[in-house]
Amino acid sequence: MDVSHILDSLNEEQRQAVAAPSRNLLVLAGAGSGKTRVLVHRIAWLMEIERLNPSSIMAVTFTNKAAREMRGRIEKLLDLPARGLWFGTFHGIAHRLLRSHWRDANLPENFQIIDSDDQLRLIKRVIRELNLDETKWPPRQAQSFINSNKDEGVRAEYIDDTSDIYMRTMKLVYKNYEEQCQRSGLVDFGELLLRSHEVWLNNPQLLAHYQERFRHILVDEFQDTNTVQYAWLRVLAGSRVPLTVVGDDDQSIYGWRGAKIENIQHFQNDFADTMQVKLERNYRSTSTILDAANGLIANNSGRLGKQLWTEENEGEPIDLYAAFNEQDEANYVADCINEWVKKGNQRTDVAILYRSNAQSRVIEDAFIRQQVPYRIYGGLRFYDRMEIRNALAYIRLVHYRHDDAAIERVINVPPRGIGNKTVSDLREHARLDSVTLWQACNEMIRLGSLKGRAANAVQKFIDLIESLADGANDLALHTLVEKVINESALKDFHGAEKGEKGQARVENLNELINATRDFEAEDDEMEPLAEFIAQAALDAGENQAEEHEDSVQMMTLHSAKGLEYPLVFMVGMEEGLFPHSRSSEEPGRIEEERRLCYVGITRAMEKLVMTHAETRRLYGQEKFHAISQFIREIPASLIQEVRLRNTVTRPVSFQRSGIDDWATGASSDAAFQLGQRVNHSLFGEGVVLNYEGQGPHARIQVNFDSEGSKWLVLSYAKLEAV
DNA sequence: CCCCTACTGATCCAC
DNA sequence: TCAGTAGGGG
Repeated sequence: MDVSHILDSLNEEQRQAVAAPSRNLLVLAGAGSGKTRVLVHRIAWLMEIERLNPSSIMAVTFTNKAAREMRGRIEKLLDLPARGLWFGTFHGIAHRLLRSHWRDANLPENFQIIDSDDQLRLIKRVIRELNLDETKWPPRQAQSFINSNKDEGVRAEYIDDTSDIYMRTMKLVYKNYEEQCQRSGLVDFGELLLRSHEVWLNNPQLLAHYQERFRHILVDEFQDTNTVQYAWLRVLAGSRVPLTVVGDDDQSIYGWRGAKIENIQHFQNDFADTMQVKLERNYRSTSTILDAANGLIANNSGRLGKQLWTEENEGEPIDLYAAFNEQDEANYVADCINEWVKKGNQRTDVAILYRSNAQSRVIEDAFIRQQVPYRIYGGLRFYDRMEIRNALAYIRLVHYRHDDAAIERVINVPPRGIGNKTVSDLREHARLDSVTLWQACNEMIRLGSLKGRAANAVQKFIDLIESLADGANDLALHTLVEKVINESALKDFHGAEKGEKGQARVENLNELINATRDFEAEDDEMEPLAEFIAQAALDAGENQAEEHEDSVQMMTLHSAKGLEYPLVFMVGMEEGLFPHSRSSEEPGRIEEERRLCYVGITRAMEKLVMTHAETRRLYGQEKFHAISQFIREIPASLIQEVRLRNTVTRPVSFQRSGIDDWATGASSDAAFQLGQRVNHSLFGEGVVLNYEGQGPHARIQVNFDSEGSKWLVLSYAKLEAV
């Protein structure tokens, strides 16, 4: 067997991973070390050398995008369609399983997936039905309670509610929500995983069937798996299906979303006979950038341990710019980019990374002023748009009348005279009779328990849905969707919104019709309509618009994971911003922030620029921020401090110590400490809240007992310590 | 039902 | 500060 096409283009470590014996394998893949390539070649190896049937290989990713990309690359490598391979996200695969075994899963045959928006509506409804005060028990909080418990594999019945009113209430909401979902055949994201896991646990023969079938399972981004996903894999793999997991503990940045870094840390203990391969050679960045990343991440504890290296040369030092404030910071970035473009470079090769979305505004302003074209990653994705979600709700109802989440959404959209009162009557009826809202609509009309106008309106709604559904099976998908959008009057409704908005919404609705026209059904066991609906729920679509102009890419550090850019700016490198103030509580959170910083640094290929602002307006208040501790953790020799006109290189530690002292209020020329009581000849006594600036321009904020808070120029204020 | 005002609260986000 | 939303009045 000729293996050259699989192994030739790989380095020694990659080859080891790809050609490892077919047993448990942990690949620790550093940033830019060719992770996807190893995964793709390993699959090819298993198929061609180990002679595994494609349908006996399962490859799991976290995003649909990653799954699509990998599938494409395999097809390219093998030069044939990867038919039969079980390829997809955890949720997609779980959905597929539940669909095949809906009876074992105790679900209706056409159960529907709800997203977090639908989920929130349902939870709101449950809270209202329980007569709980929504202000005391915010639905969002209940939602995250439910989801994090599902992520941990904990059902309502197992929640310990002894003594605590909070736990008691949350458990009650969780339990009622579960019942509500079960009654209307709705399954949320967490439920997909939890339920399919339970199906295996409860059906040994079914589990055995899959263990028989799968000869190898591969998992990407293993450091991002949560408790249920890990348990799911463990059950499925048992002791007979070998697992290849690929990941990087240093890039685990989703702990807040339930990911457990321990999963990758303990993998070798939990899965017998695991071989480990480290991919440490980096093909992306200069050695300066890698040394910075290595130096930073060395401050974390409990690492599996990796040291990135490259054969590339040093490249340029890392620039550090201390901006006066956030506007100055933004202008500096804009200037740098204009400079970069003037040298003949592309703007698409530049990324601005920030910790939180709110930071983008000031930068956008500067870019607009300086005419730097930019694009923001993230934001509303296609299937998250209101008009699209409304249209989908109608489509869902055409397919499955008992989808309560869909009815809740569109029963009065566009407005048709079914007011709050009527809807709550319907809910009440549904609750008392343990039926779905659709059944409640029909029953209440039949029983005549709705009065004239309301009865009419509800009847019209029922008729509308039925007429949309009439003959739906004979229509091409896009024809049906077009019909739904027109006859539900959604197009007119959204088109009537004022400003550009209406027009944009109509365009999006048309785009939805186009999307269904292009939609290719893949699963022949499923109606195309059902498949389209499931796909829309599980894949929110690309979150970026078309690529027109040559523009700078702006995004959060989180969404930068997996991407690379020749020139990278990391802005807002300040304590409180990054690391974020909310993560200083537990030590584990600060390590995750550090990993996030590591992810940011390793996005840069040629040049990295870090900036911080000495003062920044945050939540309406001008605040002083100390420079981020992460800057200090990068070897000083790699950093070059920059001033706008003249570039000076000087010891970083020197400059920084001054700033650090200033931040804590311990600087020698600042005679006052934060929190100290002072006296002013005019305003009386007060407490020092904040400082800004240095030297003769330094200002001080004092909260006076009688006058409230004021900013004073320190050198004029003549303050006395009390 | 719609618009205006008052109030709240504020990382990161795939499925 | 400002964006998003809940509730009241028209």
